[in-house]
Amino acid sequence: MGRPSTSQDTAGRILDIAGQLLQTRGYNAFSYADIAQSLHVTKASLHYHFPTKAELGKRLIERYKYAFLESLAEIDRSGAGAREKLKHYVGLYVDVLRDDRMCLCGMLAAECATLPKPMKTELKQFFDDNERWLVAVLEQGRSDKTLRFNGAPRDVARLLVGSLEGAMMLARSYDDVTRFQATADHLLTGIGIGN
Amino acid sequence: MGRPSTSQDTAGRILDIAGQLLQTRGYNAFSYADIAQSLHVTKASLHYHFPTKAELGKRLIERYKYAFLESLAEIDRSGAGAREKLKHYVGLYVDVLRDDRMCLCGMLAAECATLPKPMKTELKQFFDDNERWLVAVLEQGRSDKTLRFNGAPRDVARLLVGSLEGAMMLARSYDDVTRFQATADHLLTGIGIGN
DNA sequence: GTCTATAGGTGGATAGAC
DNA sequence: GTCTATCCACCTATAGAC
Repeated sequence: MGRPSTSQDTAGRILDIAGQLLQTRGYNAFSYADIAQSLHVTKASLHYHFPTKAELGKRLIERYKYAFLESLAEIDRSGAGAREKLKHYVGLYVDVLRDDRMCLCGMLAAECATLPKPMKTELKQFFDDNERWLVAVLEQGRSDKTLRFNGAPRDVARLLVGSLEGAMMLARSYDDVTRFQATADHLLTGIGIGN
Repeated sequence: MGRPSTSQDTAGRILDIAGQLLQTRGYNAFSYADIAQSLHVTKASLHYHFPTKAELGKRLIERYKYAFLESLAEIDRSGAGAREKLKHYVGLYVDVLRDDRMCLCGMLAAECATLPKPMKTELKQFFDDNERWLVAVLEQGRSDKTLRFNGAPRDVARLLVGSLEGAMMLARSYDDVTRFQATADHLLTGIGIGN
């Protein structure tokens, strides 16, 4: 989930650079000019591929969500237990952070009041998808007794997503990945994961 | 901690409006023009009180931090137990959220890569102050047995700050304060707070 | 302290040649 | 598909009158 696989076509390269900018600076703090400079093309060329910034933003979320869900599907295919699945889930966040990025959707969540509606819709879908996947893992772990936690899986899933996004944000402010790791470990311990 | 007490002088009114804009839209998504329109003055007048936006931003953090610390001091003066102190602490976040705002420093944490250095320094101080206060409360609760939790108070304090900021961000994306409340309650339960 | 006026730069976006 | 050239709105910031 860190850097996207070096893409082939121009549209893909634009998304790569735009994504890196969005995840480090935020949606309102990067411009077509930034992308153009990085990609050695003109701004006009970018508008051929993505007519508006709102469209570019929407496509960025779609791509990020797709890649994230693909990672989750791969975790499922690994046949790991609930505890290991959660650890892998946290690992996805760590990968992003190690690449000096914030989660694309966590960043947008902060800026949500300034986003065009299509982006807001996609954004919620990302978090809903994460919640859905986590709920399944939590239910699995509860029924096979590998996880123990209080309350509804849905609430715990929301706690996890929110806490991981927040911890990520703070870790970035301090430029200290270990800060995230410590919080994530503590969180998982609370759900009955030792080490 | 929600809306600042209706201020007297112009500088204070500027900070009120700028703060509201910063907490809803983000530092990179509001301008002197926005403040000027809201306050019915010209942009030039604003520059008399705050020469640069970086200076304005720094002063905003300072004021927010001061008010927050004042609220924490008041909680201390109340003589409440550790459990009640934590509940009041969460209450401060709820107040901000009910005012349709993000925590000023949580918002800036997301944008940290684009902030001038003086603002970044102030930002960290805010989180350090919060951590310090929480550590004291956690130690108090652990020693008088009103709280029980695993690990170092420092790590739990960081977990709390990060998780509350993250939950706040997501609650705002969904425009649903109850989402924050549920997560906060769950968090406190994990530290041994029933209801 | 607040105003008008303006500078100098950047934002997203388009027209039209190649 | 990429370019040059350009539009217009907006940005932060300053000079100087009142």
